[in-house]
Amino acid sequence: MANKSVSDSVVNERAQHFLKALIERYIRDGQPVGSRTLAKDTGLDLSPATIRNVMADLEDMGLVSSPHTSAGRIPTITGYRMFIDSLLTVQNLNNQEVERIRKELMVGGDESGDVLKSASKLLSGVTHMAGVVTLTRRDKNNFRQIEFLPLSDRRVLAILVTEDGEVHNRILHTHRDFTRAELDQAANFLNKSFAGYEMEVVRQRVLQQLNDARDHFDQVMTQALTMAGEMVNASENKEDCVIAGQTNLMEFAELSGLEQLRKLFDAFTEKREILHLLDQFLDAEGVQIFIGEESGYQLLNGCSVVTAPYQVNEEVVGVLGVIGPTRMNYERVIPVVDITAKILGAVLKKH
Amino acid sequence: MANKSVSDSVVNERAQHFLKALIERYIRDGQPVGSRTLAKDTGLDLSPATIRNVMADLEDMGLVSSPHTSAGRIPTITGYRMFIDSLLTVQNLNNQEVERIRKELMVGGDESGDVLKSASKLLSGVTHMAGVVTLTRRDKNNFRQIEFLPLSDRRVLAILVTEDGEVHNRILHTHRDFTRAELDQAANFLNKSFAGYEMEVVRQRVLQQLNDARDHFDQVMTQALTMAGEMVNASENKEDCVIAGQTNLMEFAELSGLEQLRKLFDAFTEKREILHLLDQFLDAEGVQIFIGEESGYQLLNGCSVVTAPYQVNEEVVGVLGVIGPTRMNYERVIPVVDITAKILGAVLKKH
DNA sequence: AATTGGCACTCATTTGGATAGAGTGCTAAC
DNA sequence: GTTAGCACTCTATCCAAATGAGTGCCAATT
Repeated sequence: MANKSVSDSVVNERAQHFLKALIERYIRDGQPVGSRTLAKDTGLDLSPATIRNVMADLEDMGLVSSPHTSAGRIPTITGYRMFIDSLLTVQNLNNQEVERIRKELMVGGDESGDVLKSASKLLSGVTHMAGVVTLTRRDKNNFRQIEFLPLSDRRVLAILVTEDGEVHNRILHTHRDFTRAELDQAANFLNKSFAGYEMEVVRQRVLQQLNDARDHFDQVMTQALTMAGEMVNASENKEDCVIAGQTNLMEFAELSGLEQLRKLFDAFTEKREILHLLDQFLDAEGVQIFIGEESGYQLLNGCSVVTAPYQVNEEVVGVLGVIGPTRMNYERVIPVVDITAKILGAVLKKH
Repeated sequence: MANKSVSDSVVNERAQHFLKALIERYIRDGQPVGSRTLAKDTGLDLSPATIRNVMADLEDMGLVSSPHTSAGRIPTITGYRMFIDSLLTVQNLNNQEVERIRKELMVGGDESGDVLKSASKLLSGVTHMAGVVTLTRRDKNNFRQIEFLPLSDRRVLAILVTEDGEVHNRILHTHRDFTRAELDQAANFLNKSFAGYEMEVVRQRVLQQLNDARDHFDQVMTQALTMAGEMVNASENKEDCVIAGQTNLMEFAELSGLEQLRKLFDAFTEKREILHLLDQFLDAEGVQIFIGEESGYQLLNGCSVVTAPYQVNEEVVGVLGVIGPTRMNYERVIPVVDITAKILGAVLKKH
């Protein structure tokens, strides 16, 4: 019994070795790989017939499959999964490449948006796939200052500045015109009362004051509070998501089902879905790989997503990664995503 | 002599009639149209042989060409040109359709950006091609107000509001920290001095004051002026360009040269080139049609662009249109673009 | 017991006609 | 000026045969 199990595990080890070789080959050439090819590929000196036996086993285990009787084998999703989880040998990037990434991210300029753009361009450029970077608005984005400017026709321009220097603006409709003085007064009140508070706190206080004092409170103030409330609400669910290099995906034959490609592109311009997808990996540690089919996401059939969260000051603020065909060169893409996440965090740290 | 010339012109008129029928047919079916088909298509009761003679003439004139000996004829670029310039019979939209467009543009919300987005979505939706709307920043965008907020590390957030309620903000680097009071003082000065002036005037005055008084002028003020100058510069060359429905273009077989499609999509995400292209039509009156090849623009081979400038308060503020395959239904697209331009102008008028 | 060579078999891809069909150009007749 | 007829040209389609890559299985070998 013990013997059997040992023998089994030995077989499995070799089988895994073959699986690895097969997938690596398939990733390189994109074509079903047969026993003869595989025999040459692995270092071991075995005949095609032997390989065939092993491949039959792998097929039984559901790790590979053949498109038709007389073609080679291609990895299945579960095959990829095993490959990714335990067979992969990631090549570390050499210093030169790391430096190149660092340099490209440095140039971005001060605007944090620019850096994200650089990052996604970088990812897409290096991997020849689509690069994507998200920045999740952290909720600790505190209230700093608000200004109101009268426009014509009972409209007021409200400008809200948060502690970290982001500016939101919005046009508000009021039911009468306000003078400059009235608006300044309202703004002053809000600024004095709430400067430095968390957005959520501001929102709640505003609502509360609205309820407490609806009747006798100064009319301007009421309006102002409503405005501020609206503003804060609006500035809440805003997340950045910048994508680059979508068109790289057109090169890949396996995604060339036109309908497929189209849906993918629509999702890219819509962004919402992509954002939602990547947000799942916010809490994950390090590089995560996600094979499209695994989640029944029709959209991502034939695709894989390689992501890593990145953090500034110990805190995760976003996730970045690449989207490409499942048949991608993970051994190279993984370290690229990994390093980029680390460097992006570092670059953002010095604001 | 006179007889000959009259006879010639008669022939030409009929030839044009055939050209029109041929192009309309080709636009419908996308396939070379032969003499037999064309004979049935035109009202006139002529035999295919006659049609063949005329088609041979058309080919001599360079208006049509045949892909190979035994295929029908397809229009050449110059053929399209003649069709568009003088043969086209545009169908006016019925009231119902006009209403639909108006309604869809109304819902957009107040933000002018939203309306542009609706417009381009509308265009792409109705025509099943790519819709694009540009908004050229009109230079009469007057200075209204500026605010400075101190950030950490010698950085200052400047917020510039223009008369029509647009908000620009930017982080400026200074060579020392400023207090809140200093910044307020500077802002007050600028606001008093320049409120209501044209941006360009502001810019020049600022530069002038900088030169006049570089030595003895209050340090804060100098900084402030520089800031304002930078800001104004920055807010200048900003143009909006919103594109929708790019992926519609994937449907068209004639554009399906992957390389072609890819370049097109890259141009769409880059936007710069598209913007430049459309700006050419700012001064044109009414609907303009542009056939890709005509300008040697490799990018637009096989494409046509149908555009119209739109105006609010008698002044042209942008251009909108659709991009699609040269083989598109001009007779329908033209009125759609035309009406949309008019309605968009009207909708924007009431801010 | 694992490995191997041999062999029959399967199936996708390629190849090379042969054929049908669409359409033209030309000529002669109306 | 128009038309019918005819020869000719090309493309697209279909089919059959050949090719070749690869498998599965069995019997022989180590």
